[in-house]
Order: sequence, then C-alpha cells, then structure tokens
Amino acid sequence: MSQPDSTTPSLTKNQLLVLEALRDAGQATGAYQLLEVLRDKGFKAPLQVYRTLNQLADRGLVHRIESLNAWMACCDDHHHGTPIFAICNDCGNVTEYLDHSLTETITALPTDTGFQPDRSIIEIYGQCSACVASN
Amino acid sequence: MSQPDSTTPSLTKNQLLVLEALRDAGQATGAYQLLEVLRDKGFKAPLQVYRTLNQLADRGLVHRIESLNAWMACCDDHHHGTPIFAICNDCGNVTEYLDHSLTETITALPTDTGFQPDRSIIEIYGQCSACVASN
DNA sequence: GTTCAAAATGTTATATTATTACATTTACTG
DNA sequence: CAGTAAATGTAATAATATAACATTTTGAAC
Repeated sequence: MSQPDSTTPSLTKNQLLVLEALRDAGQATGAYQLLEVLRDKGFKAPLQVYRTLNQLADRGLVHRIESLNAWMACCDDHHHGTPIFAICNDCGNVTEYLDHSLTETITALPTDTGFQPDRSIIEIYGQCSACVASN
Repeated sequence: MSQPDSTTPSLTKNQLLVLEALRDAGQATGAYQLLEVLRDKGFKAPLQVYRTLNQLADRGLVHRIESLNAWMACCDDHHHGTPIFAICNDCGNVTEYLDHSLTETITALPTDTGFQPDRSIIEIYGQCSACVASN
C-alpha cells in the first residue's frame, strides 16, 4: 500500500483517499462534504478529514480557500508558490492560477515597512467567463 | 441620536458601538470577543454583532480578515478599494495597506481568461519589523 | 528481525464561528 | 401620519474546527 509514485510519493492511505475525493470533486469542497463522501471508505469523524487535509496542504497538494472555508486539489501536482484563486460570484466555480511575478510584486509591498513576507492568500471574486457570456 | 458626521454619516446606534469597539481594540477582533465587550452596552446575542459588522463592511468602514475569522476597522475612514493585510506570524499584529496599483495588477490577472474581477482578498503572512528586530 | 521514536490514525467530546426564523421597533418617504 | 424599508431583539440551531487521549503503523538504527 501507499506505493511510491512519481508525482505523489509515499502518501498514506487516508491522504490518498482525501486527495482522490478532492480531485473527483473538481471544485472547492468543504471538510464535512468530504467526510460524507469518505464515509464509504471508513471515515467516521471530522478530525480524520481535517488532519489529512492539513497534511496534504503542508505538502502543497491541496489548498485551503480561506474565504470559502473550503479545500481544493492543487492544479499543479507539486507546487509550493502562492496560488491565486478566481471565484465566480454566480456559479461558485473556483480556478487556481500560479503567477510568479505577481506573487513577487505582492510580497514585495509590505517589505518597504520592514515586514518580511512568508506566504500569502489571494482570492479574487468576480464573474467567470461562462457566466459573463450567459448574461 | 446617530448624528450625521463628516466621516461617518448617519450610523445607527449599534453601528457606532461596534465601530468604536473595533477602533478601541486597534486590532483584528473576533465577533464573539466584540460581543463580550459590548454586553455592557446592551448587546446580548451574536447576531447583533454579525449583522452590524456586515452593515459596516458594506459601507467600507470595517474589513473582515478571512484567514483569521476576525474584523478590523478600516485604516482610512472611507475607502472602498482593496485592502491588503500584513499579518505577523509571531505577534499576530495586523496592518492594513492600501495600494491602488497593486490592486489593479492583481485584478488584471484573471481578466486574460475572461474572468471579470469584482473584489479581492489579499492577506500576507510573515514577520513584522518589530518581531524581526527582537530576534 | 527487534527495538525505538515519530508519524499517522481512531474516537469522543467540545469549542468556535455563523446563520435561520420570527417577532418587534425605529426611521424614512410620500 | 400612514406605509414601507431598515434595523433590532431574541432564541434556537447550523456549520466549521479543535482538544484530548488511546492505539496503531511506519521507518530508521541497531
């Protein structure tokens, strides 16, 4: 079990289950929603989900969307930079972007004041192209 | 009551109380913390606080810090742009910045994909200058 | 392979944050 | 001053997250 694999080495059973559930969802998903999905696989308590999500987030395999209290599989399998999320006001769809130069611009800002940035949270609300089109 | 005032016209009694409590706190503060402070003034239930915070946020007088589940008085009395928060990992201090050009850069990003940005959330974690100094 | 320590897991209970529902009062408009 | 929208009061409950503690699994060192 937990066979090493080029993209996600040595994930535990629970980690694989949660990651798969999130990828299947294909969208930002709440911890309790994941719990419901994973009951079939033997999950019984919220903490099982939260613990595993935090482990996966530490590895950069999933991200927490702070403003939604939800979680999403990373678009990029193995990324530790700052993800940027675009969230549609109408359909709720969340899209992850990775933009290195923007990340640098943002974290550079408070540096002027002596603040040493570490990680940042960027969540942009608006209307996705599909919802703009269907107006 | 609720006398018009050049900076904060026609705030209701509850709005004035919550805004004052937040300004007194001088920091990001949770809704239930505010409730405790405001019990003296007659507040009895969480909803009184949440409702008022949302009213004030609609006016741009307070901001919600998503990653902290907390609220802060706006640094600028009457601003509707995108606030940027720098949050210290060590002391918890939160500082608000307003940077118009950065806001434009950020919201411009997903536009390439047809996404129409509306508002955005930017929260930067790191070490504040005071905590860097006292290392 | 046995021992040890670290990490992961299972489980119950509980803490924290936020909203629904509905009755009442206040404030503004015509 | 009647009518309506906004704000308020209050109780109950929903949704999200963690503490505490026992047990098991994993991986490295010997």
